[in-house]
Amino acid sequence: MSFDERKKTRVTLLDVARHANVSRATASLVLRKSPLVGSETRSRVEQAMRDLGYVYNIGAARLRVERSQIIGAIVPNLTNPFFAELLSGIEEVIGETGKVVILANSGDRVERQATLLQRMREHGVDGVILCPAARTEPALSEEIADWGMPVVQVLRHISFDIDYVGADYAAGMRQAVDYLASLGHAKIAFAAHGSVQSAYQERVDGFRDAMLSKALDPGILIHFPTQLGEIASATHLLFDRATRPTAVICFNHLVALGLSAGLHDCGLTIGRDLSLIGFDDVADEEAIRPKLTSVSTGPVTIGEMAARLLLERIANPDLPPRRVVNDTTLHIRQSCGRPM
Amino acid sequence: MSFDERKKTRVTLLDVARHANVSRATASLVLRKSPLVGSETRSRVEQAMRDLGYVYNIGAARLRVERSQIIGAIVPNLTNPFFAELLSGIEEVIGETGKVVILANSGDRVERQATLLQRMREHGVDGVILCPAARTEPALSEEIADWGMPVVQVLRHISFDIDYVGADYAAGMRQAVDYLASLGHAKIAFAAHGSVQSAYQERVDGFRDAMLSKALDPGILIHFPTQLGEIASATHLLFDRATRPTAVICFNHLVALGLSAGLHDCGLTIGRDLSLIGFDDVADEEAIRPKLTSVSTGPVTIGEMAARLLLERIANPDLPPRRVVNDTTLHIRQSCGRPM
DNA sequence: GAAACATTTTAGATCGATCTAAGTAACCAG
DNA sequence: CTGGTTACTTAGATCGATCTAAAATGTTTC
Repeated sequence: MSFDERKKTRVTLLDVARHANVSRATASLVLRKSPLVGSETRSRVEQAMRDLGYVYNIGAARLRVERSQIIGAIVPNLTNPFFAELLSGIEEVIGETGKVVILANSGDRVERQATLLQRMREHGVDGVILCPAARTEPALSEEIADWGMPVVQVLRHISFDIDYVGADYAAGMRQAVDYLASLGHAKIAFAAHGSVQSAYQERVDGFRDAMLSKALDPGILIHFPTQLGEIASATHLLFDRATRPTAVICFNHLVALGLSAGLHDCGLTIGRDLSLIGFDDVADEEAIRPKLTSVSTGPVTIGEMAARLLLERIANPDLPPRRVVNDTTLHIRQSCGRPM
Repeated sequence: MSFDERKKTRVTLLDVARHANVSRATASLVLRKSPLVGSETRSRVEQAMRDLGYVYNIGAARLRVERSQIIGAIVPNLTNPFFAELLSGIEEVIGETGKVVILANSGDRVERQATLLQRMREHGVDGVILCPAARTEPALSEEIADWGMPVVQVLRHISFDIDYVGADYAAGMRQAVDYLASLGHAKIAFAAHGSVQSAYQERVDGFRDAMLSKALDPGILIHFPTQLGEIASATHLLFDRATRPTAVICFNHLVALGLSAGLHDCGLTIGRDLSLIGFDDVADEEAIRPKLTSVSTGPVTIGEMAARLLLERIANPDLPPRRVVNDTTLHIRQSCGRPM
């Protein structure tokens, strides 16, 4: 394995074959661990690979065989720890199978999402895990079907024709509302945030249904700004209404963090002056004091499940579309008390 | 563009060429926007591409041309928001150039990192942004040189022969120590955490040097557990020593979050009973109360700079190795006061 | 010793683009 | 009308693997 040998041009399977005195075809069989080749030949070829510092060229192989070993993942926002945990679950499962994940950030914008999907098609990905940008047209699902590209939707969905993995947001809302109601709360606000998409809608609807089923007023819905810093300073929005809520359910962990800080700034004690329930329960919420009672949706698990579903879909493209809805759990900590 | 036409086999450049009555070569020229082809021909070919729903096959092109348009990124931990922000910066810059990022998580383990590097070589990445796992052998840099693979180290470094982008941890420590000293603190602890690697060492050394240059005792170094939840409950470690610190500088934002919660649990008021300075300053720190005074290292910026450096390195492999060290800034908020 | 069979090995076509070197057509100057 | 130029266009080799169909080799059976 002289310097020149490796530097001049890439070591190819043909080089290996020559070095081991076999044909390119045989070397290829060794590479793919075929039982056809004799054990003596096999070890000779393997030795040659080591001697020459051979590196398998997946790209070349893919040209022949329809499998790129690449999976795409498109999320609307990378800096949101919730999506980071999701990705971590995806990468974990995909990585175990020897495949590789292409990461892309749509910025929650439909045009950028279209560009990214196109780019992934050009790279010949085996499939894509997509958290659709807000305001994605349902027609996208037909395009995807036309392309014949295996896709799994996560967290948000635009179509029932495509596999979907998410959490049972409605059940989560019910858990939160029931718990607050059991403490005696009647004036419960929902602190929303972000763009309108299916997950948003499901949470809002879930909140309304849960409130109605307890015969409570579901009308206190307040929309907070996007940036974490701005949420805290917009806390007063909670108190600008005729009916002042005694408890607040947050849309996600960002709102929970923001309000937790904002309420502190207002001089209010969470759990006494106002009860607060978070949603999503990412790791950082551990650090909030008082500890936040929160509905956990398990982003890492959802990522893992989405990855597994995609692998199954790739293996068997003719399966009917499936929906996997992860259970939510209410973690009761310290941020809720009886109304004053 | 009948259903069959697209479904049966992939539409290839040859199909496009035939449909537009030109040769494959001409179609290829159109694809690459060569000025050689006549405008009438060009638009005919472009129309044909649209008619047939042609998708460029980067994989096939790569076989001929030495450019995969794929960049690798290897980080030790995806769920840490610090790395998520780093990735976001990387993806942003790489994405703008039309390239794509392969994401991988080494789990801070050397063997896994080796597997991932190998996998990326097989995928023919144009280059890799690597945050080396703890205890990576410096010899890895020679292997990388042998491979001829463009690599940029981020945040941590194992060799001076490879480009590096990081933050000026030592200066950050100096800013923190100087500030605390100016408030009158003398007994300042350093709350460390995580695996030992270059960034760890630089922070610890930076702390020591800064303390010594103020003629203060640099010996109060306390190591905290890895998990966020465990950090809070290990807060007492701060007070187990003969000399009780009046201020604490945290290794990173995780320690800052953990201690912030832990001190609250101990019934101590941050900024009055004990001063706390964070490090890294990721977005979530906005939500801590009292607001955390913190040294910002700018992970998004570092990611962007690393991506740009890698692109330059790819364009010009013979450049001498470079080191880019981002300035840190001390954001003074509310978590520090005069010692009691 | 030939036929039948199992076990290995291989030549050559193939995937879908790019690149080289050569070809064609149109135009202009002399 | 010839030779030179410019402006396009193209045939065919090539990148590095896989796959098919066939060949070579070894083994057993009658």
